[in-house]
Amino acid sequence: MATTRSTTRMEGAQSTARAALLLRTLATFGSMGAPLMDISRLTDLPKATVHRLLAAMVDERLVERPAGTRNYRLGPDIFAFGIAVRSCFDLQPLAGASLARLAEGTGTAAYLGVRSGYDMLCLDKHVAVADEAGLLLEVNDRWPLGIGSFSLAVLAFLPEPEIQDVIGFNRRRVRPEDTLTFEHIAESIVKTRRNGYARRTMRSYKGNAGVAVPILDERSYPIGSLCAVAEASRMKGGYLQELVGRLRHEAALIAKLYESARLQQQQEEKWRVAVRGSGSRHLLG
Amino acid sequence: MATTRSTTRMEGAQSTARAALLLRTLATFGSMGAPLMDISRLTDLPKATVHRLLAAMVDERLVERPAGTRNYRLGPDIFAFGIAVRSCFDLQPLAGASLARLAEGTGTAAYLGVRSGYDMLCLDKHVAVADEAGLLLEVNDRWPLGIGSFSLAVLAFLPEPEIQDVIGFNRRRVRPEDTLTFEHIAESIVKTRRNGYARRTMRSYKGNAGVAVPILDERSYPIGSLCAVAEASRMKGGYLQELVGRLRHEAALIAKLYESARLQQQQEEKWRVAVRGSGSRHLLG
DNA sequence: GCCAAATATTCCGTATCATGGAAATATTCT
DNA sequence: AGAATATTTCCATGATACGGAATATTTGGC
Repeated sequence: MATTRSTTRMEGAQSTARAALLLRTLATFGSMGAPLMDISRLTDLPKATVHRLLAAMVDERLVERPAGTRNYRLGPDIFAFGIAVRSCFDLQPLAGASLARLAEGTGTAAYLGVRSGYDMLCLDKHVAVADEAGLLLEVNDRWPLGIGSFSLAVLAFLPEPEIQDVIGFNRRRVRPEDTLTFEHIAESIVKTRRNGYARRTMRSYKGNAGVAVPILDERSYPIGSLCAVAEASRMKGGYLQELVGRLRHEAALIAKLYESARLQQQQEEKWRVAVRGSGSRHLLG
Repeated sequence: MATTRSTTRMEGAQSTARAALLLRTLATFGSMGAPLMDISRLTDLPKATVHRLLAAMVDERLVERPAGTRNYRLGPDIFAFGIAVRSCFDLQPLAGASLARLAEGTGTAAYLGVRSGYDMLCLDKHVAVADEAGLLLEVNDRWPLGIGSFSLAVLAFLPEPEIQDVIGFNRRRVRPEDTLTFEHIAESIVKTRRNGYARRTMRSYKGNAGVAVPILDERSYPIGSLCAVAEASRMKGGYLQELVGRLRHEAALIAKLYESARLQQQQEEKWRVAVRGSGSRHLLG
């Protein structure tokens, strides 16, 4: 067992798939990390296997054990690798203007979120509402995909098998009182897909409501979402339509910027690099 | 052959070590990525093996193939994972004040760099010199470890086996005209270690010179460096001492901030997470 | 401070899974 | 168009990951 490898396929790469599963799981615990046991349970992999793999990854600095704990968390090299390609993936610098336009133009709080493994991560916000106290979402908050309109806008537009993977993982992860969210998740997803936007009342928080649209890359894969939060009472009719329209507009704009950031860049390296044994064609830059 | 696995050990984890080696290699090519062949040559792994591993990693979204190319580069999930732990690894927000103090206080250009695999990456700068034209280093520049004082300050303080790994990798990577840098690398390292700072004239650039000190974590592992650049003619005697003193001071300060950022954080998750099957102790937050 | 429960780590015989040489395609260069 | 180079597929082989069970360590209750 543990045969159900919740991740895609396994042609010639069981251990790679498992390593990736572990990384994804660790990402879920952010800077806190998690003990072996939890990881083992969450991934359905035997303790011994998890231990062996994580130990190897610690050697490679892909994973580290925070001092004073016996936890595991993503390590320095993972962060360093991320930095190496941030110019093609970081939405934050591309979305600043959009957030400001959105919030100021509609009197809402506007948020930028990106997918991070099984979670949605809030990267940036621009607040233009009277009562900040009722706002739940903060920069750097991490939410399981499936909880909140913010993350629903991403979840609903993932490919079906990936949705199942995410739901399967998160349903085991959240507290009992939140599992009920997953009872109706299927219909929420259908509805979100049909509407093209996600809408849900922020649970139990001063009657605010949020609308969110996905940011889709060139292959229609959802990489993040834009969300606007306002008083639930206002969130209907023409105002709602207006909001959704603007969200879509800005999301498309961000997507366009993103796309061009990802094109083969004339990477201006000052120290040109060559790979021994090949011709001059390999002189980069 | 290919037995020389340039990475650490291999107890029960050959494929993990190889996967990590591939990630490190890809990081080296940044957002441009690299074709299979170069990766194969650089890592000394057979084409077929590299292909199989990379294909698996593409499935896991750890690696992607930029549209219109047949290259491989680090993928979206690597970036997402990095974000998940940026609060414990990102030096940039911790170093801003130091850079400003350094540059303004000494009339230099001050730089913050972090190690990213086999490279040094410039994360931030603060310029307080008259003639900006002579400055070579830019934010987001990527330099092979071993070239430039900036990166020497990190390289020299790595553990010996890792130094060998890095040098072995980079010596094959750089262009012929730069390999001579590696002829004398051993003595440069010794000298840097003895002095506690790295000093080299920026090659052929308007007579500027740089001094750099490492930023060491709690285990004396070099995670980045602080560098100050000024006219080569000034870079001696009392002024040099003054510079080095300030660099050290700020580096220690940043290290302290870094250390506290990495302590087990009371991660304030709004959506508490539980792992099924374990007691209440596992309710995080 | 001691004991019991929970968790982490090590061991090691087994068979599964990664391996990589060689052949078949696809692409690029002239 | 043909040659040269790079990428992808195939598959027989054995090296490598596997994971159950034993051992060691930590934690928490009292």
